[in-house]
Amino acid sequence: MHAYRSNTCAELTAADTGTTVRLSGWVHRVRDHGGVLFIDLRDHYGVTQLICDPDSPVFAEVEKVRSEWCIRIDGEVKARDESLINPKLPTGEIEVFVRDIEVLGEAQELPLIVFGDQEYPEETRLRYRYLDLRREAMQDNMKLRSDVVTSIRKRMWDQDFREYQTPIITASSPEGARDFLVPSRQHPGKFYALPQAPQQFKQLIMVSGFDKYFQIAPCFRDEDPRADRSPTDFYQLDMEMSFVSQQDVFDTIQPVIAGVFEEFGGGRKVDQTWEQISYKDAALWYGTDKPDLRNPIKMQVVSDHFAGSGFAIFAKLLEQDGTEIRAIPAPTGGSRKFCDRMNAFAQKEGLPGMGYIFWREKTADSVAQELGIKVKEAQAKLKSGEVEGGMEAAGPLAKNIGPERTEAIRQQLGLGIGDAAFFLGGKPKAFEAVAGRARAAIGEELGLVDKNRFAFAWIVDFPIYEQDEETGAIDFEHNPFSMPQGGMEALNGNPLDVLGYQYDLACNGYELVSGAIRNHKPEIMLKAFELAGYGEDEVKNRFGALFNAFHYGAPPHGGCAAGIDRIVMLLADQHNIREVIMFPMNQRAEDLMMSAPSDPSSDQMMELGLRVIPQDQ
RNA sequence: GCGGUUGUAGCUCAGCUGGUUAGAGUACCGGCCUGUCACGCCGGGGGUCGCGGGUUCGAGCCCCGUCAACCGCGCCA
Repeated sequence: MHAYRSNTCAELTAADTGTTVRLSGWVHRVRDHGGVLFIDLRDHYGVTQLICDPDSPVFAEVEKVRSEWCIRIDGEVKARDESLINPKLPTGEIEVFVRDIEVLGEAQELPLIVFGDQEYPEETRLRYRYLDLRREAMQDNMKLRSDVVTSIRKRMWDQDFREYQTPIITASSPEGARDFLVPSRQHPGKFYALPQAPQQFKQLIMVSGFDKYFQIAPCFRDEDPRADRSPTDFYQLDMEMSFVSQQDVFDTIQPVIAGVFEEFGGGRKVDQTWEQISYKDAALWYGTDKPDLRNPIKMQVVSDHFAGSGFAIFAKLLEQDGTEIRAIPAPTGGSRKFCDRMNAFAQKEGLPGMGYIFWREKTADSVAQELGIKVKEAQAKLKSGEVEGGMEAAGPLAKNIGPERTEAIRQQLGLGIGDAAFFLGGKPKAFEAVAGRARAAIGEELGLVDKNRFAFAWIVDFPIYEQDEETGAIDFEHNPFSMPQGGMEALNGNPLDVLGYQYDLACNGYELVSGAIRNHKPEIMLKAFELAGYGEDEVKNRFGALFNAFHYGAPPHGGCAAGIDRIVMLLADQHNIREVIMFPMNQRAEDLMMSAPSDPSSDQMMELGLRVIPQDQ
């Protein structure tokens, strides 16, 4: 017999009754009844109930085992009595009577319990990740991740893409995020960098004539983490193709992403047509370039209704250049309680507040106030029909701007009784992001978000450049590799008007994919950099490899990269990316289990020719 | 770097308006228990209430500072 097992803990059924088996696994749970004792034995595949009583020669030993000990047992498969079958277990028809036991690994008192779904602080979970990973939810997440990656590989392969590996130790690429640097021993004082993405390599692969490249590629960026952003490293489905337009890239990657979501989405609806929304519209409608389109709320410009109105704050604001008033419609949000809560939300987000109007059935209170009569009289007049009921607008804003403007706003937003609208004003750049968060909060609180759906949209037409508010300097808004729409001609106009063949895929409020048609023409590249204030030397210095390569017959090419961790996170219905990463760093980019980062030895430092500057004081 | 939340037993948490010996569940240790599958019952050990300072007759609770974790901002093609 095999040294450790004849079966897994998920295999045995009534058909195996009477056979002698050998199982290995972890003690999931012990139920000791004195004379008889039950152990749930768990492995990666499932759970099997063991039973032992004094008739067993090893009863005394079996009594000693505790949760999470790793053991091997030999025993006899016994059918359970009809009344004792556990329908929750695939192996619930049987149990194994233990006749021999070998303790493979004892366990100390546990810092977290594998059994059940008790929540633990992330610090504990990360420090004892090997225990945390034993838990069913984590086993499921990791299996899902592996299955997703395999499915992606197959889908790319089926479209004639091939996977090529690119270097991990490479040169610093000065665009984008901070690099992780790697000191060179052979060249003291010089450094390699870990790639933020295989960006330049994949473009060089296109110049090298490979036509269709993909890679499940690790990416390294030294940036502060978020719930949906892993510090230090993460994985992308990186792909690039030659002789394509933007639409070709969409048509290629959409079936891959949609297919994966259909395959692993657990029946949740997957959008079949993916709308293309310009960056500009996304900012206006949703306040973000990664909108959650499960939320039906679309913001609108309502400046006209406030210009010269009795609401002085907005009216005055609109006299300044570049200001706007925008409305967030909130269908079914028509109560003062809700509106006040959202106003408080805006204040928490750092705004002075969020004005609102809501529409309701006319109340006796407001009739009484309007006519200067008692509430009881007003009630009577409403009841008798002497005063007409119907809709009224409430909230401080409505009073300030008067009924006509209020009504015009209502009509523009298509709202009615029981609905509300919130208003934000200023320079769009200054309040757009908060407006977007308010939109999300409103949609969430009002239950407008369809949780059973994956909502996709391409965000297109990103501007190539942005202007620094303070210095007025023009710099790349996204990355410097994208082809400007309109080519060289466009670059001769106002740089801030230049859009790129540059796109993101938004899904349920996350940026899942980002890509572009690349700028493969050296002269356009030079011009593009010139506008951002970089000379020819700078281009050659920073992107020498690409710039040179483009002088030897570069094909037009483009592609994108999809966040593997985020895809798995969405499929696993998690809101924290660390739930789908085996050994993630914590919020401060520390590995609590491995104790990274750590002090180097003085020998290591000497060899590298490095000295640490003390950080104290 | 900044803001918010949290920090009490190995773990998850409770702890009122500042009041006498800081509790529960679980885990651990011991005892009992022959049909459980979150087994049950009895008993026990286990605490620098994150840390430091202050106010007070008295602080887990109030004040100041500090540390840590998480969430967000900045940052991030």
